[in-house]
Amino acid sequence: MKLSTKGRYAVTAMLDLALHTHARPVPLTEIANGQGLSLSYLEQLFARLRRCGLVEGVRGPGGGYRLARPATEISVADIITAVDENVDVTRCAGRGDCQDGERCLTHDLWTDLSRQLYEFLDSITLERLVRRPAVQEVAGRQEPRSLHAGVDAGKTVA
Amino acid sequence: MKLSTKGRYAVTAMLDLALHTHARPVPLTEIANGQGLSLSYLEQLFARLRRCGLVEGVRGPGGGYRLARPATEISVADIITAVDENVDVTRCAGRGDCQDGERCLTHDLWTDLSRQLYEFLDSITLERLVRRPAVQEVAGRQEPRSLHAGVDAGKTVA
DNA sequence: CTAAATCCCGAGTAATCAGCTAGGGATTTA
DNA sequence: TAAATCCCTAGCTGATTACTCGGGATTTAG
Repeated sequence: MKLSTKGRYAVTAMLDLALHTHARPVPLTEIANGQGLSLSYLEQLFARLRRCGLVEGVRGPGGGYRLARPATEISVADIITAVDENVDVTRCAGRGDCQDGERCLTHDLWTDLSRQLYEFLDSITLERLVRRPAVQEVAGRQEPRSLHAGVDAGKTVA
Repeated sequence: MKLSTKGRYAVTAMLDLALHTHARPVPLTEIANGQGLSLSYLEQLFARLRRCGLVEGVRGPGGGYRLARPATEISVADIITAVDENVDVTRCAGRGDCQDGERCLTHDLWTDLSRQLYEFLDSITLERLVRRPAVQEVAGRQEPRSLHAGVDAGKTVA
């Protein structure tokens, strides 16, 4: 388990997709503009997300990306492990021979700690993120500027 | 909040100290051997731990490092933030002007997510780690080989 | 008092990685 | 058939990680 900006970009992008599930697929150029990222870099992130079965691409004009599963079945942990290929956290690559052929202090401790961390992030689904007030507010503000104006927005903030 | 091998080394080293609180200070050479790290690299980690008030150094022969506070008052989050100076997770450095002068989707979402993560790691104290069965077991096995043989060891495992 | 053990400090270095650029397809719609 | 999109591979740059080197400063032991 690893946390970096890469994972954050991916989570934000996936959230973007989740906010537009009822509309047409979202093209990467749109997300790239929104996040201030290069198209090609985003493509690389989405290539991994696609290989992990989190999104599906639709080619040709009017195409873009869609969530491959309902937002209730995609967790933040899913997304992060998809893009930040998890470096094995133990020095001995899980063999347990880190210290003179025995397990070192790090071994059990850290694998366990990162398991707990994973479970925590796995308990947060995209759907839960979408329902957060802060997200609703920003999404509402963005909607008028975006190409999907009027689809679904406006009444969420109150 | 950032998670890397650096933080893991620091946590393990601090755990090492916590296991020897009743004995004399622990010299870095010992920890370096145990973890297979270079002395100088460990020194750099401990310089930060010291600046953050987590450990105190004792100079001269017979010297080494000690916890500066009881193990009940040092959390994993304390240690990690001490060595992995927290890169600001938001693109806009907390100013909130990431997207056209407004807050982007990432902003509130990620600061909040990393706050929760911090709280989780902050809830785990060194003392709690010391009491873990896996740690007790490894510590018991290491004790006879260490320089502190007989000081305090042997009775901890049961 | 001196030598050794330790902490302390700063500079530099090789490898890796994050984030990005470049350049090319393949596929689909208009 | 042309444009919009996804798809793929190969590199490039600057930062970071993990580490080395070379020097102190301070304290205890003999």
